[in-house]
Amino acid sequence: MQVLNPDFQEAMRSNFLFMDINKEDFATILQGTSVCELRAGEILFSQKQPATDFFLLVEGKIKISLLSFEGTQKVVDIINPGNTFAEVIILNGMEGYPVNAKALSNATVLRINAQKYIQVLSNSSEACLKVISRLSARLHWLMNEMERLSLHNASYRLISYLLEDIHHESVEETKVMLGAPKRIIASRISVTPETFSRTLKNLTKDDLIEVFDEHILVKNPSKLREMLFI
Amino acid sequence: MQVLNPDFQEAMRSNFLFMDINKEDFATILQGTSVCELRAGEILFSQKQPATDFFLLVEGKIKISLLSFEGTQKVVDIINPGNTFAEVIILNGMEGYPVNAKALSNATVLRINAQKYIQVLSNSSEACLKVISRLSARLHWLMNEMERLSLHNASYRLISYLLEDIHHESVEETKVMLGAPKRIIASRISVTPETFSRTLKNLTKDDLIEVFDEHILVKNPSKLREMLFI
DNA sequence: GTAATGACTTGATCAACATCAAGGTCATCC
DNA sequence: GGATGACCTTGATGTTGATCAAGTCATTAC
Repeated sequence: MQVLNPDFQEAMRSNFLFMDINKEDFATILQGTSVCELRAGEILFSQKQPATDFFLLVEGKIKISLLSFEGTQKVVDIINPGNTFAEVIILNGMEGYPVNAKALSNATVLRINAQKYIQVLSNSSEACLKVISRLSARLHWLMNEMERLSLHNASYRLISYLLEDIHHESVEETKVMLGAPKRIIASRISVTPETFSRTLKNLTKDDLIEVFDEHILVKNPSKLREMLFI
Repeated sequence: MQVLNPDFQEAMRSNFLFMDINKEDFATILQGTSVCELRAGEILFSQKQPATDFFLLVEGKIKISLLSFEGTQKVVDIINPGNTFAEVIILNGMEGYPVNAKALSNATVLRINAQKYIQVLSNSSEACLKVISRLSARLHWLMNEMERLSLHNASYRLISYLLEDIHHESVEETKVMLGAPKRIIASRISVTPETFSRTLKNLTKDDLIEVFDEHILVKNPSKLREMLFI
């Protein structure tokens, strides 16, 4: 039996659907897993074809599309590396793929046998619960992130970032360590380094924070909190 | 045995964790479910308290926070109506809550007995798989939505919206019905009606689309697609 | 008929940010 | 010691899109 490249195993392990599967069970799943190298434009599966596998994209881009009457093709999803696709179809026990999957670029995908995976989950409610837990946690995180990014302006997003990292109930001064170059944090909250710098300066001018090399001193947490009307 | 108000049952059913549970199983879960009315500021549970239930917020806002050494309180999450919380703790089988939950406003929450819920899932791998499937689908959707909203400017978001709704592979003209007032669609893609109107006009000027009352005629799908570098 | 309403458009103005360009500081390397 | 390169800051300028205000239709109300 051929063994899956450790890098690929790693890739699977870092996906929520496989993260918490125990060793033996994971080995079982690996038995049903193989690597597909796709050329740009190549079709991975198409509508109505029996749904026997789902997939984890390692590299490249995959387009999921739907063919309606008269050949109209609607793009349902574009898959990026690290994500699984068609797992929803599998988990719902559908007979055939209701969509088409086509490589938009050269791509590497792992083809995971549905039956093996389902077998593992079916036999281990523990694994199931863990997976549900992971997905649920990820959902919470994503919704938070979305909320933050939808905060209208740069100051708000910065403040929200600072408060997330400290958030006393108290009114005391607090250090926020920024364990990463400022430009990284800037991109995390979706502003340019320049704007980030200027925003920090503004908050400093208003005597709300003080900026150091390795950390930011939040001088007035409660006032900042007010600015977010939380 | 007291029966849970149908409205509340409805609320549960529209959450992914309960959506696909069959009738009997759902009844079992309901046996372990009760309503809590919280006053603003009231504490629902606190750190280290045994974790016997998780919750679905029906109305109000709940703050989830973490108490570290020396009384520093860090806000981990703000829960909004429709969402569950503490389910991750439960599903991971943790003994006690690692966080505090406090009502930020008057709030209505459903308290769901962990043991009952887990029992149901444990006995039905089918239900488990359905739940995983739902969560997974929701994740895909959210990630898509995030991507769209992170598209830098209004034209991009509008184009992305249009393409999502048609997306021929072909180059032919296509109608996109907009089954909702324009201002609704505008808010969907996070622009004001004014900007929406102007953006449509621009695309019309470039001969890419044509605007009608009930639909938009996309005259050059492939050119639009290029503009998104997909 | 006239008035009132609601959805959309259009124009003018303004604030927020990105971008471009030019320094400044600091650590590392030769 | 001087050169190099990362990272950050600062200033000038341009674009984008929100906001305010006014105007167009079409529909419904009186």
